[in-house]
Amino acid sequence: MARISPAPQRFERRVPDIGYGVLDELVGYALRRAQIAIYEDFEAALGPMDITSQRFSAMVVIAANPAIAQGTLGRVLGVARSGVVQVVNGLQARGWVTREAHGTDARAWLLKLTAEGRTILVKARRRVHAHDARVSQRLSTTERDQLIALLDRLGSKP
Amino acid sequence: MARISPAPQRFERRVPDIGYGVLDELVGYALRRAQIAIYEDFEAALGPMDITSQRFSAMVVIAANPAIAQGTLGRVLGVARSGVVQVVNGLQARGWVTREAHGTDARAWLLKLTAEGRTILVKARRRVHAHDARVSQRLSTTERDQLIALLDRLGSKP
DNA sequence: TATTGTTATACTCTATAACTATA
DNA sequence: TATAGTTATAGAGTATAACAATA
Repeated sequence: MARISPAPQRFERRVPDIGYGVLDELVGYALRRAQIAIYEDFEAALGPMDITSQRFSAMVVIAANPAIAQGTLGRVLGVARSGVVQVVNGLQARGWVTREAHGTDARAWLLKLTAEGRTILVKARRRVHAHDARVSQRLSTTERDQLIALLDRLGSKP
Repeated sequence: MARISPAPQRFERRVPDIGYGVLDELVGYALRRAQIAIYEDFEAALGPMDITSQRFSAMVVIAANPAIAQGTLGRVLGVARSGVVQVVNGLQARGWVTREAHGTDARAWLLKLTAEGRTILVKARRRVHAHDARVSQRLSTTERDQLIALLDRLGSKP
């Protein structure tokens, strides 16, 4: 498997001799710190493939739900309809996704991966797995699963 | 304490009958989902005070490190110098932060909270604590601390 | 009337690079 | 030469609103 160089780390988790006040006690800020670190590594690993995290998740969702409509994809990704157009345009311009006519609803497009899109996704998925293992390398498998489970329970809606 | 209404939730964590493929197994995506939910709630709670998460963290850091220089603040927040200027301009325009002359280095500014800034920060901190408790309400105290500890260990640098 | 996708537009966030004034 | 801050500018990303076609 290709060796992907780790992120160049522009962001210092803790600047020496600086007090972080209440930030150190907040889940939200711990999340932000982690997210910056993860995003940097993702970008370093997938950027050379011209894949952003949003493009990746869009392709994964399309692959897992062939012939998904744009509106649904937007709901899944949490992006407005107009934003989905941009994302899909980008994927289509790269030849990774096609818009096909919906059989019964002439307003809607159905999204599918092209053969090239599937090939790229396989490669990207490998890199993303390596990336995910890298950013959670200081966690045991149990801790990693625990972390995901805890994150899934965050949110203000009980 | 004022009752802050919870976030309006535009983002659905799971859309019914939709497969999420590999996304469900990734720390990075769990983080993203959680982050969207948390950000929405933060915005709903602090937005009325004209405080963004970045303004909040900047003020906390300035409060915890009076007479901090802009460059240092940028390193702490993980923002480029030019970005710090924008943030500080916004805080200064609201009368919450002042730029004072550095005694020995005429190039640098020292940042301090104004009296009004300190008052606002006290109020904001209360709301942020309520917000943080709200988004982690489905976690026990132990789980919450555990989550923060796990998040702090994420990152590609061993 | 409501919905799907599109366009136009704008706003936020952030970065790079060039600039100034110091050091 | 290097550094602190500023400005200009541009590029993502995202949202709202108006619109066309269709339901």
